Amino acid sequence: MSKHVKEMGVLKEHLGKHQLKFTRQRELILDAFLKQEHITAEEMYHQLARKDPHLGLATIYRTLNLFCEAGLAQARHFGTQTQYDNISHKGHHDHLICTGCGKIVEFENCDIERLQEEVASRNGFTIHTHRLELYGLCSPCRR
Amino acid sequence: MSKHVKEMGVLKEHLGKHQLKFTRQRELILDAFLKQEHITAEEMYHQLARKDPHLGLATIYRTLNLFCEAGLAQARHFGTQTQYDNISHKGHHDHLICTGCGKIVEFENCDIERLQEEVASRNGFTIHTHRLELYGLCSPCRR
DNA sequence: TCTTTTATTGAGACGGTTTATCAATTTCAA
DNA sequence: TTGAAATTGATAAACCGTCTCAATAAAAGA
Ligand SMILES: [Mn+2]
Ligand SMILES: [Mn+2]
Ligand SMILES: [Zn+2]
Ligand SMILES: [Zn+2]
Repeated sequence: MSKHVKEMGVLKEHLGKHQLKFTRQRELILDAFLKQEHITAEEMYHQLARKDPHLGLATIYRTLNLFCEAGLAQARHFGTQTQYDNISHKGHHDHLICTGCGKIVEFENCDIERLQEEVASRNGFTIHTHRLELYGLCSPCRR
Repeated sequence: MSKHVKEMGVLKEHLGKHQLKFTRQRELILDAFLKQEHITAEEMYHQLARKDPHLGLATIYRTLNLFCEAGLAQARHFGTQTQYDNISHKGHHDHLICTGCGKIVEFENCDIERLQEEVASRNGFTIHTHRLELYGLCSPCRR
């Protein structure tokens, strides 16, 4: 009956490897997190206040950061607040962001990634991560 | 005898167009800024403390933001603090950042830029700005 | 030049976001 | 079931950058 069995497994494996514990809060937060594409800690805090009014904001932050370490989430800095990006069932991707309505479109482009590697190696670098964000207007916002 | 005549002209033109005034502080900060490739407000604050111990941090922030509006600088968010990028004598560019030693290498790649446009138009977007940062290790840091 | 208007400055208060602290509680392996 | 160790929630603190406001400086006008 429980949802997100696979991701819950990923989390438990990470917990096991690092002597961390599986708690009611971590389960609750993961369930809520996986229903979203991108979410901030505050948004999650308000959203979960109904299910558990005692859940603290610090716990949300700690847990979302834990998900990042476990490879389920990735922190992004589109605006003023950190957005936690659900990457559990998709690989790496980049973003198109509409400065009009705030819409975020995810994309992947191997050609760009390949050219990035080229630039890096030409400069003697080995890339670990990168960030590519395209800001502009979506077609509804353009008129 | 004064340096940075051309950039000082760009600043004065911007000031004129916006009913702003040319001050001793703005001249001092521009001179210092143009000697750098990337600098934070705090760094500039400490650096200028010798020349003018009364110069306030708020003035530095205000002035660097003014340079951005005048097209002399561009704000970047590599790490925790905002880096002001000197773009007075170069056009748009992106960055390679070494997570080992903090070295920053600037680059331009038209092929990547073209592919970005392609991705955008395929999604109905018109791009205004973008941010591309490659994080990794430079060759000295790799061993 | 002298006067008047208007923008700027510096000091510090303030605001928003995230992390640190710590006593009480919960987890989990033995 | 016990006890060591991790976690939690409340809140303080850190951090970075902006705002406020009275004093000052710049530039436009007479
Ligand atoms: Mn995403
Ligand atoms: Mn640069
Ligand atoms: Zn839009
Ligand atoms: Zn390096």
